[in-house]
Amino acid sequence: MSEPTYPLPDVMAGKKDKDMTSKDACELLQRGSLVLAQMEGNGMRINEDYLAKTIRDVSERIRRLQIKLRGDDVYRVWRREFGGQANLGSRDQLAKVIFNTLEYPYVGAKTSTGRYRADEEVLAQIDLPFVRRYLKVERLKKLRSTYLEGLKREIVDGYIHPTFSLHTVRSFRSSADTPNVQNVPARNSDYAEIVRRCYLPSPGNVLVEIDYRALEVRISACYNKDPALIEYIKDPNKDMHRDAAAGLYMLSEDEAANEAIRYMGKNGFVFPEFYGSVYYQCAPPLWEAANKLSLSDGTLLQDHLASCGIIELGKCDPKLDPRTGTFEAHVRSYEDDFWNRRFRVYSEWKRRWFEAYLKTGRFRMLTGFEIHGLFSRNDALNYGIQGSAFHCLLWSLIRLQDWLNETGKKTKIVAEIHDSLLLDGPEDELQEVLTAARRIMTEDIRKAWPWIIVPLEVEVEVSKTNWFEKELWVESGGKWVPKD
DNA sequence: CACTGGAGCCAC
DNA sequence: AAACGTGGCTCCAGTG
Repeated sequence: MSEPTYPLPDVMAGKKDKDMTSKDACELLQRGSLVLAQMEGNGMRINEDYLAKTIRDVSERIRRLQIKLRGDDVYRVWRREFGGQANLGSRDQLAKVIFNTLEYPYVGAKTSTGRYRADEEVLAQIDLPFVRRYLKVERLKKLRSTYLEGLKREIVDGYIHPTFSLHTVRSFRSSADTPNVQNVPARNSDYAEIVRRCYLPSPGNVLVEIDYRALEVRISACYNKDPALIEYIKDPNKDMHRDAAAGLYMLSEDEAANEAIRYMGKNGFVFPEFYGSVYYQCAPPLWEAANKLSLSDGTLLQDHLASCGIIELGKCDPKLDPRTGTFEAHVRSYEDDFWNRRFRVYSEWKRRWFEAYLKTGRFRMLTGFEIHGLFSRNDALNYGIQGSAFHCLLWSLIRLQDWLNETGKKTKIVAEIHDSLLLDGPEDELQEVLTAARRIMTEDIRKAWPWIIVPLEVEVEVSKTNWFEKELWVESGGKWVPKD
């Protein structure tokens, strides 16, 4: 079936001298909608036999664990308290049993509605086999209901057809539903493997995922034009997450390059700070992690910090000034250095951007979206970056679909996850498709949108089997090959 | 019985 | 002043 060709709106052709406008934004959404609709029609192939077997296995595990739970003394107490109302699925009831009846100490704040928090973090502190088993069951139930049953429910002739929307998100990102394929467990979950094995390429095809590398950071640099940030982006030897970890934990660059330690620099400080978090919120998780992470010689990070004179976290109360010598005080001083010295241009941009928003009640994204309304400071600073980053992906989807149509390829775009796209296509088209996709995503887009003042990079993964078992591919001497 | 909001947890 | 940005899905608990 041949696809209709649409006239090329301004937004796709590029803006030379003038800024992008709302008209460009509208055209992007219109063209984007057509591509997303086509994606929905394409759908993603699902391994129904494996899915059915997995649901059976997980159900059996849940059943056995629940039998043990019902035989536990704690559940007898539970039954005594709640009688016929007793419900193993109620965390609220569990919390009352533990903290009221069994009188385990509850530390920290309650929820906004005055209930005990009963999440994994709180329950993990309770040293009872019943609670450990309870958490296991809850995780398995989430796995089964959301990711397995929720997937099965949407299968039609071996394919799911998730909906992608452009009208639901405040920052003008996209969203996905029925099922939401934008939150399928990935790296940080032990059931990424179980779920992702359900997603297949079509018969004879391969599955390809192409990610923009650090897209939001790059787009943020297009707004704030901070030379230090741009340098971090351009120089492959520089690494701001490693540097943050080094500063926060008082380590050398080499020590901070350790994967788990660098991870805390990135997800415990740099990203939260970029989203508007502050030192007294960052400090506690960083301190907790320091009690688990060790240097290569086996020294615990907290012991290392102690040897540098830091032996306690501090109160982390925004109303109190951190006491000298606490970890909290150290994180504050690193934060001060981070924003007022290292990224002072970024910092200055935030001040000016928010001031302009307060004056006018509006701001305009680099992609032309004119946004007005009542926003918090963090919202006003984040929406433009988050939205425009996604618009780069949307632009690329449109261009790639055009190219696939023009060249008569069989490869189909089947999903999009904010800064990445998923293809399902024959292996013999792979070389040409990867080359075109990378050109579109990193070169063509910069010609159309010259406001992108930093290089863009993509990461390519290919799988002949399923969405879990994918290999990193790189281009080498004009040919795409698996890395190593 | 339908609906709603909270809480929790998955993603980027 | 605000206090980590954006979503979707599931279950529970409460309401009318």
